[in-house]
Amino acid sequence: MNNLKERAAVENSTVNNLQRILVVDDENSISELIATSLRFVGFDVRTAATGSQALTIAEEFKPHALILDVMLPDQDGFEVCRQLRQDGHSVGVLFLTAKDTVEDKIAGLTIGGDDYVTKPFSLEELVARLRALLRRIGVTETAIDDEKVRFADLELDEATHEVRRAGHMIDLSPTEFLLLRYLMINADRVVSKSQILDHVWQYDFRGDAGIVETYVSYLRKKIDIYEPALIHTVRGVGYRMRIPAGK
Amino acid sequence: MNNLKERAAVENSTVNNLQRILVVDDENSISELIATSLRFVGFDVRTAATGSQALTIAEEFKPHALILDVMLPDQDGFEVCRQLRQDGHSVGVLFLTAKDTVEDKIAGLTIGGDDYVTKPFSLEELVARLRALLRRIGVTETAIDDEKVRFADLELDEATHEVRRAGHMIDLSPTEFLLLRYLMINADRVVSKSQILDHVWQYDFRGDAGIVETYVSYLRKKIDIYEPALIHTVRGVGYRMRIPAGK
DNA sequence: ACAAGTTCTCAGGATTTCCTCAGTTTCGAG
DNA sequence: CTCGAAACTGAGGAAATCCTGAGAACTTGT
Repeated sequence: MNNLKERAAVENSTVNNLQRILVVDDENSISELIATSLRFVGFDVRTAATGSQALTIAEEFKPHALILDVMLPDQDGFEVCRQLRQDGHSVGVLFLTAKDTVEDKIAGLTIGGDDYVTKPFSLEELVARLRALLRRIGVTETAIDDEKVRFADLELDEATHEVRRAGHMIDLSPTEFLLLRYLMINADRVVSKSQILDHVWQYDFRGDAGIVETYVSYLRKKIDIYEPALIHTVRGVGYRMRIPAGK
Repeated sequence: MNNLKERAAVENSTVNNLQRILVVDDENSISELIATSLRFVGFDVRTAATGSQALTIAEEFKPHALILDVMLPDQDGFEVCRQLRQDGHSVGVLFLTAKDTVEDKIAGLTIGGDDYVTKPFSLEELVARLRALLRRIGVTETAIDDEKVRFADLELDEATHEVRRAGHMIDLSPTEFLLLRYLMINADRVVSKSQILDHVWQYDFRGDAGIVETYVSYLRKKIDIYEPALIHTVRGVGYRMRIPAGK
């Protein structure tokens, strides 16, 4: 369950059994942001800045999924998608769209197991959606790839958006859900407030890291009313989810 | 019941036990839309853009059914259908027609187990009709292929379009019926408003996703007047049908 | 062409969520 | 033990999200 383990062995080789993701966006900062983040959680990532470049790279890279901005300099994302599929590639597509994209543009995007995420997004959400997509189109990472994240007596279900602790259902707001998920995925590791901010909040969030404290507080009141407490603060460093275990 | 499982194992091979569907339409976007959607729910799909092309492909693909636009560049859909059947193929046909096609043309189509759907259609409806057609012509997908969808004390009959909750007959409008069906098929999973829009509404719907809220409201007033409520909203995510079950 | 049923838009109101802020508490270095 | 920095938490206003009723626009059958 530890992301680090997944990525430890790999770097830039193309020949391995990681899932391959092609990120296509003309804004370099965006595609780099995504690429870095995806590599860190264990994907094999390539990037492209234009539609034609994407097609070329896809040719030999044979990605399992694309993250594709609908707004590209040469052709639009839908066209890229169509051409790709025509070549027989069975590939999932996660579209990126501006929030104010006209409704008819995004119509029909969720049809073939595809999905879309509006900019600005949070990395946690992007990754979660990507994983869900890969699951749907049948690219299963591991055998035990069900839709749940577990830690201790905590269980978080991505498909139903249910969270329970020791069997008790817990009702979380969307942000609380993302935060808990991030903490659980990084269980046993200390994550700093800025890391949390970068992953859970939208990338254009211009607020204080203090909001993380507020949300950790919210979470504690919902999940750590049960014993033992799982969310621990590491003063001066960040937070860490762990079982306080004997000693 | 989960579509995902059905298609997980398969990709582009022709040799498998999926039901084969040939989609014939000269508008590329339409045939792609249908193909993608059908593949996702577990069919083996090919597409053709003209009548003669359709005949050629059918020759070797031997589809169980065709989805056939009556308006084709070379010959009309009926002609294609006739020629196909002359060659001894026993194949079901689901015609696609513009809404204003003369009634006489499509009259009598349904005698052979065939059916027709008018453009623009909703994907849910198309798939439902296709399944019904395959059932009628005796191409049964799985053993558990009965014409009813059930969840909790809800029962939805595809053949008669009847819905009942705890035995009480419930009268639904066509759209309400499709929406309920979509929710039931995806029972226990959260479906977003965009997903619902893409699957339940006609593909050319250019409205706001807010209409989903309205229809959910309609449905609730018809089916959730009984206890317990089955349609739950997951704020910020979508809707979910579930039995509120203990705790 | 009328009536009934259906679809869709819209807007007010109820609720939930997000975020900021500030007073309080906790921690740990010295 | 004392003090300052870091963290916690409650309050509250702004914003987002959702619900629902009312009515306009459209369809259908008679």
